[in-house]
Amino acid sequence: MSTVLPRSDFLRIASERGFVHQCTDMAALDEKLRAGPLAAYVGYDCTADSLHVGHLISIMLLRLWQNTGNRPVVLLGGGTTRIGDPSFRDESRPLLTDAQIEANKRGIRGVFEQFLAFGDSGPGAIEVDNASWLDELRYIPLLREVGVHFSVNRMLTLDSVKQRLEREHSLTFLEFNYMILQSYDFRELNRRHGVAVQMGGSDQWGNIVMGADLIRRMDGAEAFGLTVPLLTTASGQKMGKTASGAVWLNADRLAPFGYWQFWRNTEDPDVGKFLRLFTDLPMAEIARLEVLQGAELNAAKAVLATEATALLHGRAAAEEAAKAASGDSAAGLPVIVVPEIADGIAAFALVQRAFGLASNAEARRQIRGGGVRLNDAPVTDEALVIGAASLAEDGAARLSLGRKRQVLVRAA
RNA sequence: GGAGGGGUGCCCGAGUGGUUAAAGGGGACGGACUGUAAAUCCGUUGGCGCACGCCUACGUUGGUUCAAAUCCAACCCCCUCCA
Repeated sequence: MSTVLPRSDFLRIASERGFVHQCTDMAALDEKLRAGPLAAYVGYDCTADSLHVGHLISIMLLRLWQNTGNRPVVLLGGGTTRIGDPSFRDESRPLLTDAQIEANKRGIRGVFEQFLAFGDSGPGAIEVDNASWLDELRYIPLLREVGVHFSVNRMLTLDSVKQRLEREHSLTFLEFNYMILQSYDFRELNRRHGVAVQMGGSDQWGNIVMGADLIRRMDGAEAFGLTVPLLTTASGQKMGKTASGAVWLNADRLAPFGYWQFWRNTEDPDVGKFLRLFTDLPMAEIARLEVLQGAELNAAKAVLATEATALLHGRAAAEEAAKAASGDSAAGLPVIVVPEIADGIAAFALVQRAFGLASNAEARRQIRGGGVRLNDAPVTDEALVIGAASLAEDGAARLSLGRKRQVLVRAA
């Protein structure tokens, strides 16, 4: 939008690395940032027990925010998850129980420690849960204090709900309140922690703008919104799907090897973009990598995979995954223990177990389709009994499904 | 509350008594080709130790029938319009 280049470290780097989609007032925010450190927050609802790559771009933005001297605030939506954000969704989210939400919250919080430095002083990151204030709200006071600042006319025009209405799907009053509570969060964080900026995905634009407005109306304070682009792959797919579903950030949902593979399989035109967003590599280095042509670009993908994996799972795990992928070592492959292999187990049953397939039938299909290899030899007979003879001296057999999924199976 | 429309497999959507595990499309997965990319082409896409057979499935429950996603009843849910 603006032809004037930002002069604050944060906005300058965020812009050149491709993080900025929309900003409520780029010039004013730039000015503020140059005057001194600020606090910004991103909210994450506890809808699953792990975040996934779709969340990663905002986490990387918080990281950049901190690295440029500002304080990141991680908001876990223990309260708002009980509502369910309707933005750009056709149907209501399933209502989660409080116990599920609590469990999800526990699963999610760990990942931030990989990317941010927590602490009370200076730019130290802090974590808050909006349940701590939302739970205490009383209805009539809330309506009188906050509700008066919202125009239903305006809320109905937001893109985030328009499609739902136009397609004649039900939008419940429960869900319609989501944006009010998110706005309230922003105001609350502004009061409690001086948070002046809310960042988030582009789908959050409407909710964020409403919050900034609320702060201005209620407290006369200045607040900013900044959104990151919604990432799609070059071929137009929503990013973050892989062979076995979402690309989870928690290792118990997706092992480092699988995470590495996800990045390794980046489409050619996306390599530069992803290097800028998801690694800390200097721009000059990225410029060198992204111009590689044809098969040489694979080297850049390997760098992307290793760097991105190192940020999440640590350098050692990333190196192991890289080695496993190149075939140099099996150390980085996920290990699955299948005791029955000692006595012999049918190929389809082994495949089902090793890759967590939905059914034996699916495993059979994969074998029939020629997608399964055992120690690099194709498995063609779905009923083939696989036993101890297939295990190498180290007691493991290498089982592959397609080109991208590999595990080591052991008897114990 | 009233009137009308609708609920089909991961999604969209056809199907108004048997030949329907349910057309078609999308997505997904596998294969071929490649560079572990894209594009293209081919295959698969309910379960069961699975050629046979059995079981489960078209909002829910019950009924009619030799036979139901298809007919009937009640109920649940969604949409539109009207007070």
